[in-house]
Amino acid sequence: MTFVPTEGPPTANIMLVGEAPGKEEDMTGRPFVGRAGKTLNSLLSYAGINRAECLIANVARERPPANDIKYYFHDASCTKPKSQLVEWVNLLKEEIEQYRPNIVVALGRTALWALTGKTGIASYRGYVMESTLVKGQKVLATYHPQAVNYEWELATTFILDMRKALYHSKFPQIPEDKRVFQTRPTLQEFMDFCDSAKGPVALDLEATKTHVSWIGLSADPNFAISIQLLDGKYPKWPERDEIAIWSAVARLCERCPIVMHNAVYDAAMLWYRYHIFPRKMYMDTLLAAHVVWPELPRDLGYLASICLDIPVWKPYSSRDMGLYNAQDAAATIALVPILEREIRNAGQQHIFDMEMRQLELAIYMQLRGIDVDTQKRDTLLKECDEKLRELDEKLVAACGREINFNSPDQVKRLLYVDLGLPLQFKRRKSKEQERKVTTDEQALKRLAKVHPVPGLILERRAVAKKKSSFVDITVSPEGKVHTCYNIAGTSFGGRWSSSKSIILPYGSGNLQNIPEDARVLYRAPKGKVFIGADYVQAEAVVVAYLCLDTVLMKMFKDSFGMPPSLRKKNYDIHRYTASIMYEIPVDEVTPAQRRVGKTLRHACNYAAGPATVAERLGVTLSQARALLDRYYEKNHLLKSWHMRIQQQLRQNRTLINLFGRRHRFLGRWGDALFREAYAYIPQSSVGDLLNISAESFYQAHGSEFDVCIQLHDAIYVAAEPERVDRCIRLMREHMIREIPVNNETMIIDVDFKVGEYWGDMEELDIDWRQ
DNA sequence: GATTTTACGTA
DNA sequence: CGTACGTAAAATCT
Repeated sequence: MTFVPTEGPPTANIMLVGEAPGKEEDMTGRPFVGRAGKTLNSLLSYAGINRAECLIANVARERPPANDIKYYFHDASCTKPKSQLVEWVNLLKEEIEQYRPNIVVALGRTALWALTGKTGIASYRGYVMESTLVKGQKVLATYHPQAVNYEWELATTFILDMRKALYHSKFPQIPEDKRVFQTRPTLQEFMDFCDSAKGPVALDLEATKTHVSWIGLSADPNFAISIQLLDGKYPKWPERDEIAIWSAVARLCERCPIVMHNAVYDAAMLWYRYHIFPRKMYMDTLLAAHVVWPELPRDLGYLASICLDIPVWKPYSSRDMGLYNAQDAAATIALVPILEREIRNAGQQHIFDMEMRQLELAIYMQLRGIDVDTQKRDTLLKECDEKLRELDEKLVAACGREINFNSPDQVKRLLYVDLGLPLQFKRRKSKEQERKVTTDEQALKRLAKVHPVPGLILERRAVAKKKSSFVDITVSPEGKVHTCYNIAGTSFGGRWSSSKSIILPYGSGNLQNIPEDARVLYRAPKGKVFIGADYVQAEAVVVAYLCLDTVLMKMFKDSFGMPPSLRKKNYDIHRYTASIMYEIPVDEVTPAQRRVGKTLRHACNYAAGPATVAERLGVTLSQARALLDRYYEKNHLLKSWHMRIQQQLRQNRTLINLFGRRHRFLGRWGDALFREAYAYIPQSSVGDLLNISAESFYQAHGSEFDVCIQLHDAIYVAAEPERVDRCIRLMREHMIREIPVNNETMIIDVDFKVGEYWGDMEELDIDWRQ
């Protein structure tokens, strides 16, 4: 093995430290000349750093067998070095002391460990630290270039970290932290802060499962106050004092604009437990970050690392909760001017304002909850158990022994060893990936054709999934389930996501993936009915307008406002698609041909491949290829829309949806990136449309009607039976919107259904034309 | 006990 | 080689 020495000018201000030499480094005797080196060079140039002006080193100086750094450690977690590595770390120490660069950049976890003794590159990257190896030496860690090669999304973070390193290379000092954190205030001091704070105030809560344990406040990045309310389960203050504390918080929330990081949690908690709601929500830094950097992580620690120049504080969470809480508040208020500038520069003020307006609705919907029919749940649970027992009996008879069918390992052994069925492999994302044996649905479906057991396993899985995820749910003492709607939950933006509520952890958590047959458990409040309103063919309409497919656009326009029965009879786009494909009149299209049309339209809008189409239609690969070719031949507008999207990506990797929401696509250049991009505008625009409509309906009529459920392109509202007609009319007023696209005006129609139970609703056949 | 993998539900 | 999500249970790591 070749010894690879440190190279570069002795007067360099920046020293880059990697992990160990690889194959090319070993051959040439120079650091970072292989694939990782190429990536490093291009990333450095994006950051405005000239590699030739940097010292470049590695922690280990010889290539380890199989390029595995573990070779130089006693333990798998790479914290106990063998003597060889200890020697090299000492060599690195001597070199740093000799050259004294203004900053040492640790590339990856091994360099981070060698220079600072820390483990966990994701927690420490982007923060300026003092080296423990060389006292007084400034260090900044980031990902290893090879990690960026594997996960291309890390490139942006790497470049931002390098720009910070470039700034810090101008001087050797570690910035002095002059911030003051008051974590043991007296009652009077805390109240004085609440009553005298000026301007926007950041508020951050720490909580046990149910109660607030610390309140952190900051109006100035250099000062934060944090007061403890709970020590374990014991109150820190007499009841009278705690009331005084919350009254002070209430006065503050009345008087001052409030800033939070994730108000969907903090503001919901404040309202639910203490009936405090900030009168003026100035900024949710999570939403602000979502609007300007939807493609990047958004946790406070990450945002601070790329926007601010403060020391890392997240590790305090396990040591000093008060200090942690205070620093959260200080970091939050420090982010405000930076995010304001970013929003302005990106021209995203209207998108930010829109997301801020949605906070109240999202919080309301979380706390409101959905009623559950617990008797139905119990009946369904029994049915599931019954079915599972039957299936298990059959399976034991067929397999000769008991098996845990939830365990992929055991099912693999059963199918491919005991039964000797042909191995099925997972579809790979790229040819370089290793082929992996799978027992997923597709594999079992294929195997079901040659053996009865895979089919039984599939049946069993479906029932087990239904039971564990959707039927076996706990309800609140009020008999309800709750979900947390996350406005910043999707990296695309526009759509909300839905997850388990921390405040009211009842039900299945995500309420946006309840299957049809489990929806029968959910009911409108007693004496009310659900009204479901869903956008008709929403994404397909958007795609038609983006393609400027005038025939389809005319079909959507002509059928607008029609009763669904008439639309289905005369303006069925899937039957139309089939008639074009098979070159036959629309009324001669058979149901089978219609299905082909429907599947192909959906698949082609988002550039699915022949394998998927073959799978979906149950045809051979070559038949699927022929169908796809025919579809694209008849729909050349779709292809040219796809090409236009690629063109836009080439320009600046940025797409803008129908409401002006921006998204940058940072992934590796290729088909996968294109497919993400094709999906972006339709998906995010429909999400924005629904949320804009739901919010405006809530603002106008939220006191009369309850907005209960959000399903990406549909909302469910509860109303008294005698007010259904009025509610439907008002919902339609808010949901029908004219949206400009390509010099045309797009309108997406809305269908309605009504019922006491979510799973049992009747479609209304209303004619909205004059 | 925390994190990752496998599998699968929705729009 | 549709996209976007979140969760349960098993597997794996520490």
